[in-house]
Amino acid sequence: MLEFFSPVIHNALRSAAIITDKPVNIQQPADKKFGDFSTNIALLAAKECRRNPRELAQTIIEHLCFPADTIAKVEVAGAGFINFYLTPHFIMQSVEQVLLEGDSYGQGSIGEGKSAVVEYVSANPTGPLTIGRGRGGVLGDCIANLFATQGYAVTREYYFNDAGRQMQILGESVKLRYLERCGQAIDFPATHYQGEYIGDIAEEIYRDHGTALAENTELQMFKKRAEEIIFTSIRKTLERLSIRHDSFFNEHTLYTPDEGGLNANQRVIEALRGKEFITEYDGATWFQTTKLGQEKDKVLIKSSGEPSYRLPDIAYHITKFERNFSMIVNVFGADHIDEYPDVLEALKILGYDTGRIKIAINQFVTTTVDGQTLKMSTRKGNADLLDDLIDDVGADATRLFFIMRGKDSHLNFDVELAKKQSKDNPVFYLQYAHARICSLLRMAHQEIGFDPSTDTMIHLLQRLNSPAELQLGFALLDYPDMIKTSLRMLEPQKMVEYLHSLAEVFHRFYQECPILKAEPDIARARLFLSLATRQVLRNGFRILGVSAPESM
RNA sequence: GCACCCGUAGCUCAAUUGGAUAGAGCAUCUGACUACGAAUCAGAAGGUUAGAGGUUCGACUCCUCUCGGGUGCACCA
Repeated sequence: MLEFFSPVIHNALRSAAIITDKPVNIQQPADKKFGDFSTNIALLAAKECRRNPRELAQTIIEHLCFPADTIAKVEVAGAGFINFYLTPHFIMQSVEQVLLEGDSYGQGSIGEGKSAVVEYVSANPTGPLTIGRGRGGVLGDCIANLFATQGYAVTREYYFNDAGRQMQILGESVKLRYLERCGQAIDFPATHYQGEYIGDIAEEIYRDHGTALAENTELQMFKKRAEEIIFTSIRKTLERLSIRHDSFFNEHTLYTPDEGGLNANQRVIEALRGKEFITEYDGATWFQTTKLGQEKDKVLIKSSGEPSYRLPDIAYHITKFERNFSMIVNVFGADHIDEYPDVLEALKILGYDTGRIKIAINQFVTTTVDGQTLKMSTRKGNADLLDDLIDDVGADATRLFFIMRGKDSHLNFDVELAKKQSKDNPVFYLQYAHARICSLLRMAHQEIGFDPSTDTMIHLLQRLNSPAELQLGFALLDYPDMIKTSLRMLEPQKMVEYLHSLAEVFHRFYQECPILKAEPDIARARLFLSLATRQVLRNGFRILGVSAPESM
């Protein structure tokens, strides 16, 4: 709607000789009696114009010039708001637009010619995915979908490390279980991976090789096999939630030297040294964050000679700049909250435009079963598995529940609720609206021969003007704005809220307006309105990755 | 001790990022099926936005402090 109002208002400001650098905001008043849309430009500009806001608003109104039959009324209200009321014609024309654009309704072009990399999940292959990871995965997937709607070329990336100490321990854990399976007495350390899946992997190896590997002192084989099996299972779990990646970036590549004999990590050190942010003491190499006002320097290379995790992280982000992404989005859990400021600082020092980086951090998940809240814990491998949750409540509910709260809020996943088949369960409420429309259209085809694929009389929509119909039409018109808001905030939850209210408005319309029993033209008009609603529900569901059932 | 997130109706959460009378859903109460799906809808009730100051035309939102809950603070990732 900003595209519609902004030029008109700017023209009015110009012709009224009002000069301001304040942005023109278009907002939807909470209360409909303040109009369909409003702007606070007069309030913002009043001070620098040294004029009374209401009087300024009045002046602006006198210079407004809208296209014919779009705005029914404009008025000054409150302290100096300008409120706009749309005509029914405008609203119903927007509904026609929904039908004309179909699957592409809601798409925008601000990302045309730009690219975005969205990094999410990024779990190392040391064990099956936990519920907490699931939230970040779904969040990242939805954010990637949102970028795609605006024309961005999106790369969905998974960053992982299959070297390092954790993987070493994983290999040892598997080997020990294998030896145990071979009948040897073993001592399984508490520091090793306790989960049952370790035994399962050992069992698989035993099945293939019997006791032949018992004398083998090499860990490599166990590690490799464990990694393959675990990675396959991770991808299978993600696939169940329709989460797919285009690119798997192995941290390993940052350790291979280029023609100059240096690897990516070393190049970071040298570049930072050039900026005088590197120092050496206690046998280690440090990033001098004290120069940036922090309490302590941060280790980049440990005294053992190995890089700490921070260094490859910086090097990895540089590859994102080198790969020329116009937008760099990182999705991760609250446990990484201390990690990214240092990375950003380093990138800034090295001259990269960190404004292109956006961070989405999601808070943790607790599940409640029978009113009891259980805290998620990765430790014991006793529960908390994403797969178990999907088994329990299904993929649609899993996805929707993960994103139906703001990402900054701790998520309370009510397992009982997610399984419920009634209005209480937001998943069913949304999907029911869709199924109901499908059923209605089936019925319409049968009883009055309505066929949207051949019926071109969508201008009949202009016959509709009852409050329930206009309210529904207005909700449909709002959809493209909702996508933009959701994207700007990196918050798919906005979409969930929107779709919920759309379903609600549709049910009200359905309740109040007879469709098949109305006179023929009105019946068709209402069917078109229902069809448009179904289209928007579908488009929204696609972004959220939730299925749109024809019947339930 | 330091940093980040959160504190809003009995419960789970919103509030278009500084806008107008703080809104939904559960739960509670009252109504609507000889009906295109009642898996739904209409209505009632429910609040000192944790607390105290401050910034301004205007604060749930921004600043300071206090109190409570969560998370992270290694030469682990």
